[in-house]
Amino acid sequence: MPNQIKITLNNGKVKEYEAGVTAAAVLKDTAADIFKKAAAAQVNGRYVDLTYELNEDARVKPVTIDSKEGLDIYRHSTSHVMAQAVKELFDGVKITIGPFIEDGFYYDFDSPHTFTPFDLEKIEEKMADIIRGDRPFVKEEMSKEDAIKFFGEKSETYKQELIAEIPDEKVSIYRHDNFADLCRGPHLPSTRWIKAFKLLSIAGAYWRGDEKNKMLQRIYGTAFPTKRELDEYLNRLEEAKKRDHRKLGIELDLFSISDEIGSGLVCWHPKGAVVRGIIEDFWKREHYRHDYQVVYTPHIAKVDLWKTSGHWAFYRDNLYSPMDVEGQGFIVKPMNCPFHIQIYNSHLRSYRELPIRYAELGTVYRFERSGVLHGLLRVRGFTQDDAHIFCRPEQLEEEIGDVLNFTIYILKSFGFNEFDIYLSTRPEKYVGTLDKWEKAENALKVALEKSGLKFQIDAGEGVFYGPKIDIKIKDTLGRAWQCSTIQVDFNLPERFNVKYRGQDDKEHQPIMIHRALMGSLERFFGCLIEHYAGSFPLWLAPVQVIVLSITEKNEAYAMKVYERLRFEGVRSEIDIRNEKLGLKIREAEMQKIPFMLVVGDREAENNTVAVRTRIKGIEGVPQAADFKDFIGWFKGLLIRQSPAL
RNA sequence: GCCGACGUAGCUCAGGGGUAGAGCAGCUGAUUCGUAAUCAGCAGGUCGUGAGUUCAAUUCUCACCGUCGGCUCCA
Repeated sequence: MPNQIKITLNNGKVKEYEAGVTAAAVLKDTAADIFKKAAAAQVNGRYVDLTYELNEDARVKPVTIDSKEGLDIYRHSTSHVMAQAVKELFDGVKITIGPFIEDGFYYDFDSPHTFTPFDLEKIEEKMADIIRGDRPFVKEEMSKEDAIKFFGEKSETYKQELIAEIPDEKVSIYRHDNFADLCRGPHLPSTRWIKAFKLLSIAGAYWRGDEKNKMLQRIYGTAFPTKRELDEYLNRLEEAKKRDHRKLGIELDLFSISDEIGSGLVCWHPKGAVVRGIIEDFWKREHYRHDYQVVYTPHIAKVDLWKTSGHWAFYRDNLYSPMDVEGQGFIVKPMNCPFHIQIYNSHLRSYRELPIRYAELGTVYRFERSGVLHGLLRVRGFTQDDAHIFCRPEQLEEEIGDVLNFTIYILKSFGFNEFDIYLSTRPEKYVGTLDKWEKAENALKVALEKSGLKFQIDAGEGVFYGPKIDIKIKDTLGRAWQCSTIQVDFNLPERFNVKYRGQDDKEHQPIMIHRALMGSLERFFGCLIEHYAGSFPLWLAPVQVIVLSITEKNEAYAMKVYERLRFEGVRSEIDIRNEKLGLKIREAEMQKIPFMLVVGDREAENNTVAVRTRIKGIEGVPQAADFKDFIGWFKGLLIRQSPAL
């Protein structure tokens, strides 16, 4: 006689079933509509296949493909199908790992055949076949030895390696059709459930991410519950490409990086330079307000300085080679800190002076491997909005809190409201005492908690000289770039013998904080371009207003308007070419200029301008305004739209 | 640095062992125009660099440089 078991459903109700009932049956019975979207089930909090058999009382929840977890399972199953297709199409392929990722999945293969984009189409066709075949995914448990033997017969050496490292006695294997893969699961009930997928790209990837290992071939793909969602995603990728800062940088004539100068070295064109100038002015003003002192330091220094700082030993790979100056080696600077320390050390400091905050827009040069360079986001020469704070230990927490608030204020001023914050703690190799680390980590944590911001702890990811807070901004393709960083440093004060005279008339060592709010101006600008898709807000726009004449007859009046605008400090351009108005407007729109002032006979006669605006939703834009009124209105708007003046 | 793709006019791209193609931009001319492309003509290239194969290479091969997508790295 079969046992009855009590199943607690998602809605809290309890229902009895015969033991051995599958999760699928329960869900079908109790929530047929939701069951259609179920990818798997959750039994007592554990993710399981829908075919999972329930043998005792349990709580059962559906995992639908529109949930994060359901979609992950869905994509993971798609990656298995891809692996099968690849194995069937190409000989000698060894499978390795194929997980889901944020927007899709990948699978890494060790294959004698080099995959081409054309192969992706063939693989997609094969996958479609497999999916049509409606092959069920079947889970099988076996002992580790059996599994190693099983994969040994298939020459799947990577799988054998993985199994050997699993601590459990038993491992699970998922089969569908003639394909089998080591996998924890769960998976979709069958291949037929996969409705829309696309293979996206091929890339190299080291086995287990270690560059000492063999380079495998990775195929990236994505899958969605419906064709419509897949198309939407592909469209999003297309849209993202349009706001790529490298593309906009050319189109809007903001910056360039040329082969002749060298990779990773940026030229700021006039329009990019305008934006940079505004950022720098804003930065200086805010640093003055926050009680920092701005300094300037040289671009090169003796190798000995970098030996003292430790950079020579620790970051040799990222430093440019020394140049000989009268028999002494000098290198171009990779950082600003030793200079700021020299300024601090230029005379004896009293505890009364602390905290001392030196800030500098310091241009540094670091050697980056060619493969990592990326537009403005990863370069070899860049200007940090750097600062070093020297404080007494008891001031640390307050200083960190202030820096954190300052950072958030600056980022928000530029329209960034979403970022990822990480607190990185003590790594295996470190300098300084445990006590110091604990206090510093605690200071960072308390500051973060007080700020109310969400953050993650990256255990062991701190720099050897101290814990840090990193703030990352995402680019259009979802890649996160670290901009802001706040780092505590126990190392440099020691190495440079940084001291202050305490109230007790004894020498003490200050704690040093490195911080960059925007990180580097180059990277920040790149993120800014993408964030605004090139349509900068009024206060940052390289050109705020363009005057468009209708015919050559209006040239004189147009010039008068233009000259007045410039005199009033409005960043302006004029287009008096012998072209039609439609063309001039089109080009001004493409240049993303916020305001267009059209002037023809009517305007010239009455001293007015016809206002056309790129920015939608601005209140009270005068349509045909008396020119002087427009300037007044414009200036008012600019002030209202600029961060805290 | 590693894997792969790519490199043709200022930009976006087509082409292909036998004297190099388009659109846009540029220049000249016509047009004098009211809210996202007026028309015509002209000019523009060592086909990334270097070597090799060939009667002949921009095309095929190799190396290097660079860009892109990843990996690795990232003070």
